[in-house]
Amino acid sequence: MPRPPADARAARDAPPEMPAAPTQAGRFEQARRVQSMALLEDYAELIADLLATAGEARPTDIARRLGVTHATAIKAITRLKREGLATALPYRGVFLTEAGEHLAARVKTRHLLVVDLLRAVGVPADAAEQDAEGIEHHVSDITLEAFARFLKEK
Amino acid sequence: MPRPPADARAARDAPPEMPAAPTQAGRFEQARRVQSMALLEDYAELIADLLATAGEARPTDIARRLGVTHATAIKAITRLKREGLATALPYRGVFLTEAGEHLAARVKTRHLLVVDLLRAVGVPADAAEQDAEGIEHHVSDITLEAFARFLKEK
DNA sequence: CGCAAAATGTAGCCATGGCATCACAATGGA
DNA sequence: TCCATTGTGATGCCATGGCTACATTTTGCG
Ligand SMILES: [Mn+2]
Ligand SMILES: [Mn+2]
Ligand SMILES: [Mn+2]
Ligand SMILES: [Mn+2]
Repeated sequence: MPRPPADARAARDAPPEMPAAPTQAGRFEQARRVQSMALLEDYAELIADLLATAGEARPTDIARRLGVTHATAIKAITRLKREGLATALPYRGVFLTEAGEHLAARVKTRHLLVVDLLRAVGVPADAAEQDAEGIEHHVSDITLEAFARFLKEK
Repeated sequence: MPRPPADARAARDAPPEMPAAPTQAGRFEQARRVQSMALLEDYAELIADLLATAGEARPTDIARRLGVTHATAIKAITRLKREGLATALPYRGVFLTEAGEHLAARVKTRHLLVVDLLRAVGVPADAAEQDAEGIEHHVSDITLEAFARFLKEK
């Protein structure tokens, strides 16, 4: 029996939790869930920016801004459509649904707040811009509120 | 001609950059590179913890702590070995190489610092622990130094 | 006009990281 | 001792997100 060699076997179990489990496994699971949203968030934010700035969001522009090939961008756009975040008319560019616009707005606000927070604690501008691109996706609403309070009081 | 409808076409090009490009595409590329290390980092950190705490790191324990099946853990361990970060004797547990131990130490320090920083700016303990699990991987050395300075001066 | 260039879309390949399932190994306890 | 239980490992499946290569559509320009 592989039953642990009779040595230090730590505490176990924990009932099946649906929300964000406070256990270590639960934290990893939540981090994986969050990560699976990251790509959609970046696309939504970028598409909203292109629509607001250039009036249109074309696959090629999206791809260039993200540093991927257009084929990769088009596949991601397919996923955005499947998830109800975007629509696209063949050869006519990409648009955001209501849900997509809401997501984009939330993501943009969060992105800016994360950069501001990093700058506020002394992170150089370049590093703040770079790191925020990855960090943002893992900042929960609770944490975001804390960031906002911190910045206001500063 | 798909040449942009004669409308607002923003600035283009940028020579091929190898390090972390300051362009938007460069930031996304760097974020993707960082993300590809995240799994290895979490495994290294966890294995080091199990070795220090229980004296051994078994695939089943690793899997339980990460919230994945043992098959998933074993495949990740295969990648750790391939990357020169771990070794494993069949049915005898997993060990870290020098490189693996160095990575684990760096990752643990960074994890703790990220949690401390979040707490310092007012993030509740639970949210700090949760969000840090994903954020940590995107915190560069530059940013980490800024966090350390901020905490020291506080 | 008509056509070449650019954008778009499609297909197929690969690596990663989940999963379930099955077969084999190890071992503690009856 | 032996065997039921548990750990380990190997496969095979799927989804995601990169890529290249090729086909198709669009449209500005000569
Ligand atoms: Mn991002
Ligand atoms: Mn962003
Ligand atoms: Mn982590
Ligand atoms: Mn960690």
